[in-house]
Amino acid sequence: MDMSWFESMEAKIPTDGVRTRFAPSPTGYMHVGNLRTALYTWLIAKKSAGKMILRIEDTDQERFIEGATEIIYQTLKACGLSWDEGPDVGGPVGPYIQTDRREIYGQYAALLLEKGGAYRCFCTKDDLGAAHEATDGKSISKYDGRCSRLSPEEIEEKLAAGLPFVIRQAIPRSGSTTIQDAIFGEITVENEELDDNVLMKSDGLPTYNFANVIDDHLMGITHVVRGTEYLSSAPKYNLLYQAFGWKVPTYIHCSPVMRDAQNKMSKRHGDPSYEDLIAAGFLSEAIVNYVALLGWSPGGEQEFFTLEELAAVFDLKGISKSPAIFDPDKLKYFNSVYIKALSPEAFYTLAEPYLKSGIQNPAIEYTLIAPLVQSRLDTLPDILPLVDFFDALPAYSNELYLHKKMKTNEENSLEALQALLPVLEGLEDWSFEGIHGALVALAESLELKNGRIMWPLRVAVSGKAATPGGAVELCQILGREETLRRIQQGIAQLS
RNA sequence: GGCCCGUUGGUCAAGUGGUCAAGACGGCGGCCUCUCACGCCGCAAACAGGGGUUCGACUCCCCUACGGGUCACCA
Repeated sequence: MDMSWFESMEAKIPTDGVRTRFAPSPTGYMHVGNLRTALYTWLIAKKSAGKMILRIEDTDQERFIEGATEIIYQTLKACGLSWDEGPDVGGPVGPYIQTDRREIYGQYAALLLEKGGAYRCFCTKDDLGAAHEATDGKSISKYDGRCSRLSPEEIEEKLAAGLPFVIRQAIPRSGSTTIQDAIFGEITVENEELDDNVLMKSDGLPTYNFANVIDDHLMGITHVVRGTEYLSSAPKYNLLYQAFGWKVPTYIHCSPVMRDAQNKMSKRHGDPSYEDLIAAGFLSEAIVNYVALLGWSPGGEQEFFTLEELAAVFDLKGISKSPAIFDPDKLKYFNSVYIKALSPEAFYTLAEPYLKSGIQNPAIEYTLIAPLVQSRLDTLPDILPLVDFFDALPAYSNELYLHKKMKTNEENSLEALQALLPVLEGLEDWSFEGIHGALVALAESLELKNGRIMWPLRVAVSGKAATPGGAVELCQILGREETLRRIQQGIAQLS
């Protein structure tokens, strides 16, 4: 066999520093768990001034989804997770899309066949039923390796007959294999527990089991971050590395993100993907910050981090072994903190579309409302129910005028409204200061506490028990005409 | 079921043989305030169970229970 091809491949492998990789399948959306994997991958690279590689694992033709790769790019960019090499930006060890690498897998499969680390399997689907030996008298089975015992002549014959075949990994029949994981430590399994997995499918494309090893090696990956669903296959990957004589990368297997104690987060169960969360009004920064803390702890008491801060403090030791349940409440809290931290201008930009859709009345100044709602939101759409009364006074019960602490009731509220109406009617300066000054002066002249005036006014003008902003702000925003109209309606309703 | 892994308050979690077992979310209570919210203060709430080892176990070992992962020509 001509080895020059391999030698040139091997010669290209970068050997300088840390190289991590995020290798998603193009499914059309980003799981929260995927996002966390991408984040950790990025953080590890960033922390050690290494490189992050983006590789698209699209070897499952049946699951191919148009445009899915774009979503991966967009999501990563929106989260600030930049990559140094990938399908779009290229790099020294491309291509970075697995279906563009089929030649490579074929060559390496041939090499492995030659080394005795793999064998052709001609079993059909029907054969497989019989070829799976029951390991425990139950329906659990393992391929019995019958095709590994085919003689060279038999193989030639089947090949000549044009029979389709797959290539399976030849697992040693005895001994044990030990893997080293950065967070789970050393794990040893008996080789007889391992199945002779399919490495190359009959369509000529590799399975994940083969492609990940070839690609990680050829791309010079030093740290492999992935979910624990690959933990039990890792020994087989080690055997593959061993068969090729390659160095095994550092494994970092992360436990899944759960929706509850027994189920992983999943689209199927209606759990939100990253895209869903954005659509629901969550901020990218808040999601990333929260997700970073799902299954990882910085150790100290700080829990709000920028990406750069995360990169500085990130440490594999903080990754926990057990699954973490995604808590929507805590995400909301993180989001509310991020919203509150926004500059008034930045917040207004985000809030404007919601204010516009919630308030049709063109006379209303959105810019006056935004500061009133900024501290009261978990997510952006929460603005809507907060501001609907600006558009039209809702029908309300007179019971709203009754407030124990303010010492108001329907009677004295009516009196208050009747007293303040002429004051506002004659008011020149319809500013916050002007309105506030006039009302406070009125309360003082009547020897009443401010609340006796303010509460009835707020109710009359909003029809609500709770509003963003106080009575004065509401009057200011509604404008003189609408304010007076609503007060008159309140008086009528109480009379 | 076999194999692998895990188990600190409802949730995220700190903890690495000697602590009154952090902190955060959520819950509850209070303060502030022209409402509500924000903010601030406080309260309740946990080492799955049983055996060892040890002067001493959340920390080490074993068993049980519970949970997760895996057992595809999916990744």
